[in-house]
Amino acid sequence: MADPDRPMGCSPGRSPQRLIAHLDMDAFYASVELLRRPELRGLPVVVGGRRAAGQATPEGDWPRLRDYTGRGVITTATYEARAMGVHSGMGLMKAAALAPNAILLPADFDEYRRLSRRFKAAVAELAPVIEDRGIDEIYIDLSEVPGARDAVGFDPLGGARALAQELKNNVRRATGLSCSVGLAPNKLLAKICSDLDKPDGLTVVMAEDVPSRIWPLPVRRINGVGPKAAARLEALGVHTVGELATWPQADLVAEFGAAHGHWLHEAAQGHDERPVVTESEPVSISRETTFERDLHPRSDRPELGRIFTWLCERVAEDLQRKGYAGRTIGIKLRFDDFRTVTRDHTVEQPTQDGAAIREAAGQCLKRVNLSRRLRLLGARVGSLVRLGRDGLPLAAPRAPQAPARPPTLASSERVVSPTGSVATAARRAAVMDEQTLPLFPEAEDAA
DNA sequence: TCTGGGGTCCTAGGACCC
DNA sequence: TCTGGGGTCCTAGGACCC
Repeated sequence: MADPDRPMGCSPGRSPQRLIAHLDMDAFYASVELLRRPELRGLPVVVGGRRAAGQATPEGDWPRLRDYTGRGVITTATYEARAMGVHSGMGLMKAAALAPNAILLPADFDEYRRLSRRFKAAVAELAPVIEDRGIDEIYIDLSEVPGARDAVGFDPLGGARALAQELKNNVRRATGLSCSVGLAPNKLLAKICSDLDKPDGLTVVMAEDVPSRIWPLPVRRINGVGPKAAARLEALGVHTVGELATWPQADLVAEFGAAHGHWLHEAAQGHDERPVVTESEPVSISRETTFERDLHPRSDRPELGRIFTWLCERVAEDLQRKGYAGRTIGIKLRFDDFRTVTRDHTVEQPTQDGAAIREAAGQCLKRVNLSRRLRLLGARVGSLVRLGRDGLPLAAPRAPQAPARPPTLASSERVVSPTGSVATAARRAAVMDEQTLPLFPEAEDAA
């Protein structure tokens, strides 16, 4: 497939050498907290938990990890806390055993988003081709940035490195925060090498450096090789990227299937042609919550019903605020044994209406065996379309398959608005009639 | 005392159409 | 009457990422 963005003058069939940066903010959430609490610098600090206090007592005591009880995981840990074995994703109770005196702060996502916008704007001043990879990291295509292009191929330690250093300086000026940058011919290598010298690192890896710099690393460092794939490779005697690189592609395909096998083979060679994608549309919007204690579908029915309705309304609110509607309404349940099930249901017209979402989600819930306690409940809307000011989809959703039912509704039926449209009221009433035994009937009252 | 919340992408089977 | 292949949509689960 030809790359439409290929610069003029490059021979067809062979991609031009690109210069890609991956920029990763160092311990982002924790670093943001230290910006406004400089007295905590140098101490082990973790961000996480739902009920952490977030401020010192009048006596100047900060909440400690050992005082926390309940569910939750570490979102970020400062490097001082990481030195004690604590890392993100770790359960708070387990972390408390390792670092009881670490200071625990609650997450403040509004503030993180504010600084996220700032650091991205600071990068955009110098290099505008940016791919968003979440709140704390981005890819940057530097290929066309003046001064960088000339550096490709013959002076990676000169112009390109100087430009990356400028990016870091700009980010620090704008936010007071440090970041680590990886510089490479593609996203795969840039991502790996931004992690090689954290924090405040700047690492350059060119194609010819792959054997010496990349092959000694564990396969897990490849973005896309997770715990499962790593374990399977381990079982095959493959621990490092270099060992993976010795495998013939055919053997990897036989072992992992065509798509995954081919990708693993390319990744081990340091090959990656994915472009830096500057714009994308969301595929789904969801809300979920883990309960403080597991709830029983029967004895805790009223509470579950309220939570279920609340989640659907939050999703509807998110859709309305962002200007989307969706046709596929889904639910997610996690049982006390951590087993997760999902159900979804596609409706005829995209909706962003909380009541309509709640109804479809209720239909989904009927198809789940509810004999165990639940620890998590979630609601999701997918197959999104962006809505214009008139409340109609900007790009019409794909027409549903030829209906196997009488065409009772006009094809021009409006999208269900937040207030609910006349056209859908009859259908909604029909759905209600089918609900001989609503699973969480109390929710209807609470709503 | 296990294991958050927000996402994306892939696979695979069945329905349905041409 | 039987056999069939390709394409798309829908659904469920799972791997993975930040």
